[in-house]
Amino acid sequence: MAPPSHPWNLSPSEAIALQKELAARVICRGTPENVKTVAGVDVSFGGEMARAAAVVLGFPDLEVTDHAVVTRPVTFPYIPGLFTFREGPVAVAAIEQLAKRPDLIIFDGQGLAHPRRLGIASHMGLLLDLPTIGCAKTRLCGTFDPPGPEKGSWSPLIHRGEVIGAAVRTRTNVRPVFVSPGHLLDLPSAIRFVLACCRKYRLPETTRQADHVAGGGGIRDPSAGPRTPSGRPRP
DNA sequence: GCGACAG
DNA sequence: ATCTTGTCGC
Repeated sequence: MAPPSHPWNLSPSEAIALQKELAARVICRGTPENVKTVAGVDVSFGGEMARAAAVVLGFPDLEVTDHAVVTRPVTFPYIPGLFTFREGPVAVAAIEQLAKRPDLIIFDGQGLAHPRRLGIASHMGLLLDLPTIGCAKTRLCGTFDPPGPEKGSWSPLIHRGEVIGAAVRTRTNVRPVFVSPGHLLDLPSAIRFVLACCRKYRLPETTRQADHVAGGGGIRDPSAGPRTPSGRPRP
C-alpha cells in the first residue's frame, strides 16, 4: 500500500483521530537488513521558529557522512501525545533534503511507546516508508522496573498489558533511555541498533550529532558572539 | 475528580 | 524545548 500523506494543519481532536487511523498501519516486526547508514533527527526552537537537523552516520562506524538543516515557523503548540504535529513537518523537510535516504532513522522521542501507539518515530516511519526507532530521554506512558546498572541491560516498558518498549541502560550507572520500535522492525532490533549507536554517552551518536547541528541549547543570533558561564567577556 | 504528561 | 551557575561524583 502507498505511504500515507496528510495535512498538518489539524486541530488537536483531528490530530488524535488521525493518529488512531495511522497506528493501525504501523508494522513492528522484522529486522532491517544490510543497514549501512543510520540517521539522527532532532529539532530545536527559538522564538517562533523551529529548526530541524537530519544527520547521516555510516553504520556501524558511526562516522558522519551527510546532514541537512531546515528552519520554519512553529505552527502547533506542544501537547504531550501530539508533538509530532509540532516537530514532524520540519523534521520531514530536513530528511528530504538529504542527498540519499538513510537505511534507518532514530528519533528523539517515542515510537510505539505512545498512548495511541503512534509516537513521532512511528508516524515518521509511515510517512517516509523507512525503518525508524524512537529513543526518548524520558517516559511518556507505561511502567517499568529499573533495569540492571550495567550498560546493555534493559527492562520492558508496559502499558495496558502490552510491551510497548524498553528502558535501556546505554551507559553503566546512568539513567536509562526509552526505546521503542517506530516502524518496520521489532523491539529487540530497536534495542540492538540503539546500543550499537552508543559510544561514550547516554544518548546515541545519531541524536547527539543531530542535536549538535540543530543548535543544541536553542536557536540564537550568531552575531551575538560567544557567551561565557558568567555572561562576562573572557579575560 | 486527580495525577501524569516525548520535546 | 528553553531559561541558566555552580557543583557533587565517578
